[in-house]
Amino acid sequence: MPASLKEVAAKVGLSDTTVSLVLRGKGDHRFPQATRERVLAAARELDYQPNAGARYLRGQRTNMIGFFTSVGLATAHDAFFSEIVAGMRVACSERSKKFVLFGHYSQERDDDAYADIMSGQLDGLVVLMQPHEPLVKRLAATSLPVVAIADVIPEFPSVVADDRGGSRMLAEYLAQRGHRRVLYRVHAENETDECVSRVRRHRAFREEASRLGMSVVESVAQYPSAEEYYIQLSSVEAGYLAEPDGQRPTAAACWDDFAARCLIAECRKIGIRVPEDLAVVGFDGCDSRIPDDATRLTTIRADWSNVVRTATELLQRMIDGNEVPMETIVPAHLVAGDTA
Amino acid sequence: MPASLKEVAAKVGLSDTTVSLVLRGKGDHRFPQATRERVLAAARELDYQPNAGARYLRGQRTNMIGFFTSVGLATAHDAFFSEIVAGMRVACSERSKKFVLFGHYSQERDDDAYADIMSGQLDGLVVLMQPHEPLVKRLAATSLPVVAIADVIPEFPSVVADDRGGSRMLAEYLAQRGHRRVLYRVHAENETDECVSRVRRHRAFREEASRLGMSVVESVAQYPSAEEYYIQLSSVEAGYLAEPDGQRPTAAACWDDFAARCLIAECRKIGIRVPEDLAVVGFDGCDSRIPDDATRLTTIRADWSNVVRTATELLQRMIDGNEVPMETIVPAHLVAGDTA
DNA sequence: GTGAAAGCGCTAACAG
DNA sequence: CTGTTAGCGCTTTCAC
Repeated sequence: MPASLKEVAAKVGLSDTTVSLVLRGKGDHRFPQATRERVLAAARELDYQPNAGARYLRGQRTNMIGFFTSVGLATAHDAFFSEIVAGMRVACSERSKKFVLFGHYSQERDDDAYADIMSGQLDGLVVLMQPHEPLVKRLAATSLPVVAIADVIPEFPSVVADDRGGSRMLAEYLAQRGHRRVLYRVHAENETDECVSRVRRHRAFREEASRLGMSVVESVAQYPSAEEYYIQLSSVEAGYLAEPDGQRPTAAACWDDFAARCLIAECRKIGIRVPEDLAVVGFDGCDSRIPDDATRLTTIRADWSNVVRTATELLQRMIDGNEVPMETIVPAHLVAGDTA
Repeated sequence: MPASLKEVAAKVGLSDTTVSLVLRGKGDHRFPQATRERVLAAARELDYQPNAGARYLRGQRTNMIGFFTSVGLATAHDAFFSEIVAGMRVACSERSKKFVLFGHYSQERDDDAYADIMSGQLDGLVVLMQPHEPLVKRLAATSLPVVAIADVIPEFPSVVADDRGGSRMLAEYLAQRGHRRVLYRVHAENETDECVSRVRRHRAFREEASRLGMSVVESVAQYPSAEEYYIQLSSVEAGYLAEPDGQRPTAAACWDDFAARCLIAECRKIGIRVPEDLAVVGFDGCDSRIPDDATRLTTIRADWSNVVRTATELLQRMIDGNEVPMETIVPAHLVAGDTA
């Protein structure tokens, strides 16, 4: 157990008040140089570190920011998760906040998650959740400042990547390169909520593609299990790709990079050349740093570290009692690779 | 601000003591069913959540575990970091601990890191650091339970992957496949401390290779900058690879997977086929899940999630005041891929 | 069966 | 310039 304020005070023969004031630089003008130095010296000698718990009890600020996500751990390996967490860490560090990482509670244990989050230790929370999760309502009923990222949650100010703009860029890119029939690979979970990032990507792509005179067929990217971290080719997709020239899609857009990567691998297996036979584009840009002979994916780079930095900034403003916009869209840009 | 114990007590017209006892299930035999139910109901209604700070102040347990690493953020993208963090998260969750993620302090700001860590909130800390960093001594002078991972730190109980065993397996694997001359790609930072994982890998490989009659030449994998996340071919390496058959190394072992991936990419660029002209092996196994047409690297899979789980377990034992072994080695195994 | 009182380490209001 | 007092929310000892 580290030294307490009282011990430091005892050592220099002053009261806790004085020591507290001096140590926080609050009494810089009230106390003589000599006193301040004695206090500082004693604190250093005893390796005094203020007890954050006690300080909070008094002051109502913990300087802790939390991040909660309900997404499973299967995806914890991927670059997206890594970018988000690393970004949060940096953003917190820049603001001298401690960073508490929540998550990995099974669905039934919403209570545990809620209890952990609410046990009075956080100044604010950044969440990555689906808008319909029950926990959302519970958190919203609270006075805890919360900011959502990646998917919009109507209850909270949300910071998202430019999903619609990105999709439009992709559609335009493909149209410009002469594609007329394109396959769109959607996420396995059906979802119709415009809040959700993948829905925005999907709809915006479909609309822009139509506008540009491309026809769009759709398929579902089915994640088989948490262990087998890979998406097979569906029979629907196999069907489309087996159609004769003139009917076969010449391009495929995928809701995220991972689905795109898997599609490319599956194509190669069955002798479909990418991009010659099928152009493939993704969405994310997270894995652009994979350092090897892998094909460079044509994709939208969403700047996740910027998303979390912005989210943290908004959170701070909320903590300070200020108004913030309910939806903030962080620009994304197209990265032309080898696959389309 | 959530409801306090006192408010719950006021609501049911009982004392805080009673409420506290009931809510923690401590008075299950002393209080009648009716009382307990009234308390529970009131707590639920007010959405009472115990204040962890206050509880700690009294009880000296925060149920928070920290993770600190001093490694830069350039590598934050990589699978290693991601596995460690996700593993810590799961391990903490399993033990109902909160997980605080430290790191990203510039070297000069050791004080900030130390202050953050020591502000009296952690039950224990897992660190990923180099043994000679100044912060090590400061933490060691403390009564805070600390466990090191990946690299051994003599001051703390350490949990590491089987670096030596892994390297021996790789040497044996290459020898069995007929290689006689092999290049070992070491990490840029020179280091001689046997505590350090990459030193163990290097030495064990060199020794086992010699024992098996292979000759070993060495080169340095120079990371050019934090931004350019890639390792070029050095002139030394280019020289080795340009030597005539019979002198040229036929295999390259790299201190980690990343260095191996980059080497492979560089080889392809200059027309050296992998594995035909040069067999390449790595060490880590973190990126085995990259889902695309990328070459599957032959490497040692170090089970990092197991490492962190073990570390967390030891930490708990230390927190509970028990003795723990100073060095724990978690088994690793060879994964045969396409590159050797 | 239940409650009063003390104290964890800190800060803020108010005296001197 | 410095100290006293009170209290943040909780648990624990002891008394009723």
